[in-house]
Amino acid sequence: MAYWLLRSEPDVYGWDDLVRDKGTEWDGVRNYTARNFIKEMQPGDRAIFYHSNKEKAAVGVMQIARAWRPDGDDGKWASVRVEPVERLPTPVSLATMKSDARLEKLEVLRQSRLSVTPVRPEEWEILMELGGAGG
DNA sequence: GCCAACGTTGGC
DNA sequence: GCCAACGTTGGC
Repeated sequence: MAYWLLRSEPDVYGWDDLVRDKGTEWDGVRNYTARNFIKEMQPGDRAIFYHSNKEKAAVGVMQIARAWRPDGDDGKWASVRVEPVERLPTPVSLATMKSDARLEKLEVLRQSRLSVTPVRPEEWEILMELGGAGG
């Protein structure tokens, strides 16, 4: 199983929206690097939901519910379905991530503009620990 | 409000 | 194919 981090502006689509909808199609990604990660996702993979802008914190855990499918008419883009698993009891702020030496190599910190980034298993464990999540 | 990062575009 | 200019995005 692989781990990911997906970023969204909470004003546009946030964790509460995802819970209300019981899942959503994560579409509209128009960056090739991010697209390539989406195509690697498999059902059962886990992903952190990260709120950008004002909040700047990881707020929940999702699962990938279905492998990618084409997004748009030109065949260039891809989307996956994601579903909520659990809200993080303690949101993990960007500042917390940056200040934790164990997360030094976390991809979203290195490539801050990428909206879809992979998370290493050991980094996932740390993020779950910081967030007070069950697993 | 500004700046850094970086992807895209267009002229050559 | 190169690269400068420009636009977008997110964080500070």
